[in-house]
Amino acid sequence: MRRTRFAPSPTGFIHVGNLRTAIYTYLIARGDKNGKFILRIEDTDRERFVEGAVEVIYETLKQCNLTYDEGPDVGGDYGPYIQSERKNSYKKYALELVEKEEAYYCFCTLERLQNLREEAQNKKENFIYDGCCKSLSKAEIANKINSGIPYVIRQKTPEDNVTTFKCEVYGQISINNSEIEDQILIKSDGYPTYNFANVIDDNLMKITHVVRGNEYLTSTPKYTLLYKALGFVEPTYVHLPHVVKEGGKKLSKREGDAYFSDFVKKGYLPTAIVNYVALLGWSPEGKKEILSLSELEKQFSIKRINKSPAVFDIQKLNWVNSQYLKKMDDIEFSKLCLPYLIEGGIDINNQEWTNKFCLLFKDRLSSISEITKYYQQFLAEFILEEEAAAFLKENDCGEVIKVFKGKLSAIETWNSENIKTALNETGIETKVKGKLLFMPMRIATTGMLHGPDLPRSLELIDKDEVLRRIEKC
RNA sequence: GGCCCGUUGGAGAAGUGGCUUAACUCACAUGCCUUUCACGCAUGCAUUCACGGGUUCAAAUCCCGUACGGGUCACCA
Repeated sequence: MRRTRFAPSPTGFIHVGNLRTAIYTYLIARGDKNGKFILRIEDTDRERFVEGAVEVIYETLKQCNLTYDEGPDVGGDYGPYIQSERKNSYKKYALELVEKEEAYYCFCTLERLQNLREEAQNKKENFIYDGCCKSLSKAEIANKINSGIPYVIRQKTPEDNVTTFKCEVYGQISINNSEIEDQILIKSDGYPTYNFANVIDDNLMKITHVVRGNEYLTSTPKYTLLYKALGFVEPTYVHLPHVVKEGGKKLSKREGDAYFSDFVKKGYLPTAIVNYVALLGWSPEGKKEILSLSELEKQFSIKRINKSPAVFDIQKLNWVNSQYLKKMDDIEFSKLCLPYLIEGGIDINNQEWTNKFCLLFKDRLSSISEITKYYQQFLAEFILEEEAAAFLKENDCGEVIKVFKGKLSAIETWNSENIKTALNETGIETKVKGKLLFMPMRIATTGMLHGPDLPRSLELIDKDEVLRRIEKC
């Protein structure tokens, strides 16, 4: 039975790459009928602690429908699921390794290590801990401990040979043991290092698949060595390629393209984001790419995960999101628009008007936040676009505009049907067709070359305002 | 710098020795549709798989080297 875990640090934000890890981790668990997806919070770094950050993680997973079977707020048989609450369970494993002579006490000071490191750097050599404390006698060790000298516990790395592990994505990888430092298991403050805690926790929680970014590829041999020394069964590793932006650069906080919440704020639907992000580094077998979470659950396979970094492409996200918006229920869609309208300072008191306004754009938006842009463009104020002005100049539009104006001013009940009639009659009367008919009318009333259905648009603007605009042309 | 990983069109990718004269999706271009725009539909867009060499009757697919990109080298997670 598969058991996977998503183990984020509570930093206050969920990075897009992190979200993808969560999605794949979830999908791998769901690929097994009895699989379990577990949330574990890795909060051992008190200095980086951020208020409310754990809640952000809960909230994000909820928004994305990545429901977990075990976790801090839902319980489970393998808790606690917050690492800081597990702090005391690690040291005994380290001591066990000391007992077996797989690990040893190290009393080297930070200064000594720092000096060695600098020395090595000056000689342009790689620094690896020299194992100075490895050969201390039992008496010496007892002595130092008793006199209160701080110590760490390090694992002994075998002196020769190579360590080999297998990753489901990258295949078999071997690293010379001479490259691997005697890693610290327990820090001088008594707490475990991240890698050590991870191995212990994953084992205690019976995790079968470890899914993480490929930045762990080079430290995985250390994990392998630990599993071996502890006599634990090694889990299946799934390392994921990075998500980057064009040119291989990292997604950045400053440019607002790094966090899940950035995209939600911009009006992308969580379901669409999940769908799109799942496509970064993995591809479905068929040609259908719009896939709900349950469809992803059925189709996902580790085999189809790619090795090379994936570029986050906002254009494709736009397309995916627009597909979801189009499929959405009208009422639900309008509701989603409201916060953006309010933020844009748009009066939403007239419910009927607001509804019509929102639906006018339902099939045209790539993200909901764009709706205010459209409002500014052609409802709030009349701005004649450059290209539109050029069109008026290059074509003979005067007659059409004049007739259209007459038809509009004759309308008694200002609604889209009557406006459409006025529009049709203008065509009949002037005998103008196609572009030359529509464009002058569109430009004279909205100032733009492109836009949503004209009658439905004009209905939402005052009759007087529309006539005033035509006057100007 | 050592070690590890990667490199198929603008982007996501399929492809694991012959079925590939390299799928599919986004973007882009053109056309059709709608008396406009958008939607939708159709067509086009890599003679070639970073480069060089090798193995083979046959290579994007296997091997070696080079270049470029990324990761990693903490008492951080």
